[in-house]
Amino acid sequence: MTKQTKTAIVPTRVEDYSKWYQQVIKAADLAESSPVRGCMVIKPWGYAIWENIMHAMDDMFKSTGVKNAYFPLFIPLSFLEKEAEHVEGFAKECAVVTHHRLEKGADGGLQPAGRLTEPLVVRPTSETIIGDSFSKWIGSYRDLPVLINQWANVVRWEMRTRLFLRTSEFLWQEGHTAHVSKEEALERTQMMLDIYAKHAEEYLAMPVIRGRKTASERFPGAVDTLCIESMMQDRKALQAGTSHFLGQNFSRASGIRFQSAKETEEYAWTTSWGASTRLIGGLIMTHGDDDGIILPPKIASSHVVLLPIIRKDEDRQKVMEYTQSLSRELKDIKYHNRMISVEIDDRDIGGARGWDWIKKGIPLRVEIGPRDIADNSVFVARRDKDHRNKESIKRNQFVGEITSILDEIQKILFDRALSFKKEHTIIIDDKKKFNDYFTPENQEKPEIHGGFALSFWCGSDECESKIKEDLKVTIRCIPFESDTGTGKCICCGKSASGRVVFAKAY
RNA sequence: CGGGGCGUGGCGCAGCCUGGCAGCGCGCCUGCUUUGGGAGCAGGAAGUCGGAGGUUCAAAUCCUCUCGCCCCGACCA
Repeated sequence: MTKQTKTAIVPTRVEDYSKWYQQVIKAADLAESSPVRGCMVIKPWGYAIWENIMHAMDDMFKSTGVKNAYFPLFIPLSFLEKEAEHVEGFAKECAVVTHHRLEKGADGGLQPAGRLTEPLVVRPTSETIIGDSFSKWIGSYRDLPVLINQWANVVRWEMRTRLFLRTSEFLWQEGHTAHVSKEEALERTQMMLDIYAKHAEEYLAMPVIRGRKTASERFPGAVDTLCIESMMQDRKALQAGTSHFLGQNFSRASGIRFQSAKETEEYAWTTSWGASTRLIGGLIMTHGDDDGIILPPKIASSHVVLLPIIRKDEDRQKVMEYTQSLSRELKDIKYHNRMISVEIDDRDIGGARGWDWIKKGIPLRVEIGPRDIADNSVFVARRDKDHRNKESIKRNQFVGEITSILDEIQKILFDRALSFKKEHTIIIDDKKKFNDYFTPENQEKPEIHGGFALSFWCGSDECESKIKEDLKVTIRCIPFESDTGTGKCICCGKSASGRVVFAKAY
């Protein structure tokens, strides 16, 4: 033990939050940047999280009647032009395919050839191409509702990218539904938001605030955008899912018409809703500590790592056999909608081995040495507790209790995140206090500060954008569970009803 | 895209100002000794310094261009 740093991750969250974020992703082996600008490689330990997120969400969607399908990556340029606001919103960040062939150029390199008559846009979102299908699928009110989801990649050519939080290409699901009535579409919009909230809280252990976006933050082309917002440990807000009520905007644009029971021709009412790999970024920043990430058991890449401790060569066989049989026994246990996932790490690298798994955030580490075997027990460490805090448990007791131990970790992570959010969510009615709350003491190198402010807002674009300009603070949402009292707008002082959530955001 | 910073083995960095054999810590590989908390000793592999061009006897170092990353803005899931 020549050199021992205090923490496994350098710098710590307090020292430099955004560096910490990059380091922790590297240390946990989740992802890395790629040769392609703004695009990332998601490594197995990170991708497994996404698989678990997908699995859980997919089940939830399907339980409400949604079916999966798949639509093209490429969208004809003319499709995207159909909805005015939509074009406006996405045009600047679209990747465009203009050629379909490569030829040897004069300099020996390859160059594009075969110009397309109509350029193809790499989907930034699929309302228009899916709308085209819907227009063909739907003829009568008896065809409705259509409830479709696709798991896909999309591309948005972002200026500034960060692993998981904002990459040029990202993975997500996008749901698209069409309904006979406005009420039904509104109900679906709310239903899917509630699913996101439930998924975030029950699986990601990430407490969220449900609410509605202001007009300026709305999805381009939507009538109403609902969202869930969660608080990261630097107290900034992360939008973790959105659900849009599109009214008849897109059905008009795409010609999604049906004949009603009253024999009239009507435009369908549509919705769309999405959640992305950004959730993994949220997960990292909600639970991670200065020793690495902490994975909530329900979506953890793996639940438990077995660490055989072999002191003498003659112990090896006995220890490995005990480890293998314990692994088999654990893998046979069902934990929520999957089986317990077990890793065995028998590398002979001393204590560094345990630290590797701490950094990777695995919920349980189990050391198995001759002493444990003699005692028919295991030595268990939990990622939600201090790394020195380990406990000897009888083997059969551990096997019997592992699911409840995991559930307990899941709950502790949620409770911890919830009290953090509560601690940094405050009611502010005084303008100076509001300014101070969102102004760091050290302007050069801002410390972690602020949080969520619940304040009154008069509803004007002017006040919203002034606050954004002055403090880089935006209205994250108009929460559903808002106090309905009246007060004075935090910006202009005019009377306002209902508090909104102000915060700095990712 | 505007302002600033940075690209040197897998990771973190020094060297650059003042050109002269490419270094350090961690990691990795081999052997021995160790082993309940990021092991010790010995040996070893791995980088032509983001890329291209230029200046020079000589370039990681100076100049030009370019690509990428990070931070701050504008934009956004």
